[in-house]
Amino acid sequence: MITLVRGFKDILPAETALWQHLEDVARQLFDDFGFAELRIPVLEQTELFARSIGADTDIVEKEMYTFADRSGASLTMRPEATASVVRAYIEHKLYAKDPVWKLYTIGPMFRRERPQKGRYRQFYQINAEVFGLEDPRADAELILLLMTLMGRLELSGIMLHINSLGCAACRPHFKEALRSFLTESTAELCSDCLRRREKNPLRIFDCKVPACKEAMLDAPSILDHLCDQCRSHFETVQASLERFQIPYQTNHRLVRGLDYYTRTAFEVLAEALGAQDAVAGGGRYDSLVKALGGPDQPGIGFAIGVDRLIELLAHQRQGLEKRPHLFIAALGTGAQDRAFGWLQELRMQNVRTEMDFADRSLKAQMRRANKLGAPYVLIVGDRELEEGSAELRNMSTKEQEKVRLQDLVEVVVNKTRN
RNA sequence: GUGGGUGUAGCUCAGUCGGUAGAGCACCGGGUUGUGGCCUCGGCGGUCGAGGGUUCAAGUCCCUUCACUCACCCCA
Repeated sequence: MITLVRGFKDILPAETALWQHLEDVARQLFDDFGFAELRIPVLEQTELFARSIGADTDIVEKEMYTFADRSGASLTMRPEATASVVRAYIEHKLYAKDPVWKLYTIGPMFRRERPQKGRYRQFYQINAEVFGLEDPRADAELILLLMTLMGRLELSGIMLHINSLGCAACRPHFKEALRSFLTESTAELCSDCLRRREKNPLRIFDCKVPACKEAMLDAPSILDHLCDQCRSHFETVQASLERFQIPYQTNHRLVRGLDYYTRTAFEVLAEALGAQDAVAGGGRYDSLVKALGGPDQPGIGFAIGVDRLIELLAHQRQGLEKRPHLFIAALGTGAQDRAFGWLQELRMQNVRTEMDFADRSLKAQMRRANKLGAPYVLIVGDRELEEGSAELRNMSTKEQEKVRLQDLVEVVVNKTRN
């Protein structure tokens, strides 16, 4: 048997109704907030990700699906979407038409990590990106959009964490402060964190090794080291969230694994998810567009982990599946033939109609109608055909009425519309 | 990449001391010659993850391997 590639999965019909529901709600919401859809490819030149995500992040170092195509060019299955969206913004000179763009995109991402609950090698994200707005209300608007989506999906048990990572002016000072705080801790830190201390000391906040956590207990907070502009920016973001009664926690330990983030960073965490508890994450990336060769335009965005969100919504699955409006139980070849005709005719009227092509016993066909959950069953055999009628059975009341064949489509359409 | 757990019917799982492979659900059919759910009876369905070893005999013991899964790492 040929099986799935490790870490990949099929999404079976029992689940796709929920996926469609989620996407419908998201698209409607983006529409309400003035976001337009952008569709981007799954393959990009490897260099795009190396330059945007950061060459020595885990993603770029060891998690990308990278291969040489026949021309020898190095291509990569996208591990995230922001880089591609930024590339498209720059490549098509969208900024020239209007510097401000609010875009969203939905699709699969690929990372070659060890699979576990909530982590797949092909996983799905809903991404939102805003370009050209430096105002902190843009940060708030985006978080508001995200939390509104969670609300519309009737999701509970989630918590919004926010932080500010500072900017090119103040973050270097904080990194230095953190390094000097940790100079005495060489014995306590794990090997990863010793490396991080040199390269990117902020990441030590993410470490779950108990000794490292302890060493970081009294670590300085970046929120105490922000420059005036960053502090005022962050305060406005918080004030906006409060204005719209969005519950949140500031979390000065929230860093984020991608190099391009500046200022506002945020995550939505869900307790029910276990170890992979981030449902969504994002932040501001004011220097990314320029770094990738575009104009000096600020950006901010987030990604929602759709697989994880679906996990949280799994209990909503029942009630979403589509059931036929009508099942036609036809007895004998004559009735089967007529039924086949009505099947198509009714479907043209948007009546979900099913029948059994096997011409089995009425009992078997009734069983199937019941299993499919059809509220009405049309019973027709030679007896009915002769008198030009059929029996229409209401499955919940068990009442049956005779319907003249020439009125059949009209009657059924009316019944099933209510 | 590193650990732990689990692999038996389509699904959920039993399987004792090593002695002929089981249940429930699902599916198909009978009980009702043309009426669903409940009940009842029957049927279909197995490379016991794979390979090797020990043994008269292996689902069961040993070795190897693969897959799934959870966790570390990292992230959505």
